[in-house]
Amino acid sequence: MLDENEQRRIRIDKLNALRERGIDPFAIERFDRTHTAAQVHEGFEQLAGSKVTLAGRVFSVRKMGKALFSDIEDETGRMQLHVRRDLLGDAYADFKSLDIADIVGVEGEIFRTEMGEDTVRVTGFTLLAKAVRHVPLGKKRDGVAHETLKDDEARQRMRYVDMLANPESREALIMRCRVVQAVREFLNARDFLEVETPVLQSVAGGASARPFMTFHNDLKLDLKLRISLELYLKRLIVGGIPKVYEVGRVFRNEAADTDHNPEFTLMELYEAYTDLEGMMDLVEDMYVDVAQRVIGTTIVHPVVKVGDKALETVAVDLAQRPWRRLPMLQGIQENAGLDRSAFRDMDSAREAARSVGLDPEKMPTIGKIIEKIHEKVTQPKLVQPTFVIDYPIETSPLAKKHPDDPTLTRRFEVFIAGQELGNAFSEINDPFDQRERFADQLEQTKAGEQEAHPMDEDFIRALECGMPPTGGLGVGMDRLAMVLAGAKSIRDVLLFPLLRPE
RNA sequence: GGGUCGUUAGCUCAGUUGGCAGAGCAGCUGACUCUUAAUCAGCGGGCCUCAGGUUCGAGUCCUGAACGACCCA
Repeated sequence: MLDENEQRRIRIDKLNALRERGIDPFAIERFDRTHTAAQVHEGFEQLAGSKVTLAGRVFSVRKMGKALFSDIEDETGRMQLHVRRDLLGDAYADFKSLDIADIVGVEGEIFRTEMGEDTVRVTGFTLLAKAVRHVPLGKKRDGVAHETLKDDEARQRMRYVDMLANPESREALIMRCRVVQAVREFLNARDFLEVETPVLQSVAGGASARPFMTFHNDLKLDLKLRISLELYLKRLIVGGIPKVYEVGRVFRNEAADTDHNPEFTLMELYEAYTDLEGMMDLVEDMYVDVAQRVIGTTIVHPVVKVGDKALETVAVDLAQRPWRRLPMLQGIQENAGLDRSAFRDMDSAREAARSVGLDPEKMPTIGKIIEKIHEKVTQPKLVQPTFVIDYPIETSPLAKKHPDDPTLTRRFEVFIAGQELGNAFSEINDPFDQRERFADQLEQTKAGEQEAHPMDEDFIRALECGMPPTGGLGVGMDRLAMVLAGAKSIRDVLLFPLLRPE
């Protein structure tokens, strides 16, 4: 949609006029900078009077007849330029005709203006790229901010403009990348091996979700995009890698909303010879360490939904350890007044669901109903970090049975600010138990559950070869970034969220 | 899947009871050699998301569609 408009026409005309004079900015391949804006500011005392070259995007031009001031911006900040006709001659007119967002390289001498601002007295410049399209970088005038690109849809479709125009948007996106980096640094320092496992899978397991389908032409093979990393990583535990992790994109064929994107970045790790409590310690260590690395403090300010619409920022100190541990049924009792007896059979469980305003129609098991009630009544209240433990067996087909209660499992999910921020098990390593669990999931599929786990014979074969007792953890990197960035939507921490084509 | 709201100039937004389409920023022309995301004077720029309907007349009212935001399932 290369929409035509007056401003674009004029900019293209300017470009063509330069080309007719033999000046083609797009033919230039390289410009060597001696300094960045920040280096000039930091080293001003030493640099004053000396020659430098800088490059950046034109942010503003203040013309005053035979001289002008301009601000350019590079990745480190702003630099003011003083451009004089008596120093540039004919080239002065070319500088005057630059547009906001053009990319220039300049050379000149460092000095400080009468108003005390570090400035480059320009002796030469090169147009390195013409912005033929208007880029709304915004402006402040008389203390009034004239808006940059604010339309949510446009910001996501033209993320490049959003990043230029909205520093807070750029910072949230960069912070997200740093979160992933910090998680890797944390795990590498603990001797976890980072691996890559298949995205295209015949059996897409490890989570409750519907996969995207695709097809391999040569093998004439139906394939699915992975919905988790779990089953291949545990094969590697069997294969003798005792500390293993992967940071990878997974794909779930479901709606996109404020905290879901159909493709998102999941980190999963598995550690042999440890258990659920080992994973709790690791989670606390990791989140504290990542927060410290990324934002320099363990106090985060996530956004919490309050009531129907209002959003509220809360303060959470991740370093207040140990985090609360809450059995799921205890949470339901505290928040809905429903005790264990409410879930003694399917009829009473359905009645319990209705009593909290849920429709149990598509909930084929008591465990599913319990989990849904938990999500509705307890989860929104879990603002401070909380490990919810003792998940129902029907919804946890990869977690070991609880030794004290065969209806429960050795599983937790972490919640902060009402958001799920991690899921961990003491992993099943009993191949016979695993086969029974998968078989139970097949029964659920027959009963109409669309997100039940598929049978995976090869995975069971791997367990039959012997897997040590193992703790496993999965964390949504996008969600973790949301908490650290205080983002109100997952899209604020996704470089390019999924959108319908224009 | 259901509901509510939104879509007007390059950007951000006004637009009265249905009666000639508006502002700021940006752009263009001119003035200005220390400005502070300048200042002063003037000027241009519109498929009012799209398709129907009501009406003498629709940006405005009605129906439908597209895209998006939020809420619910």
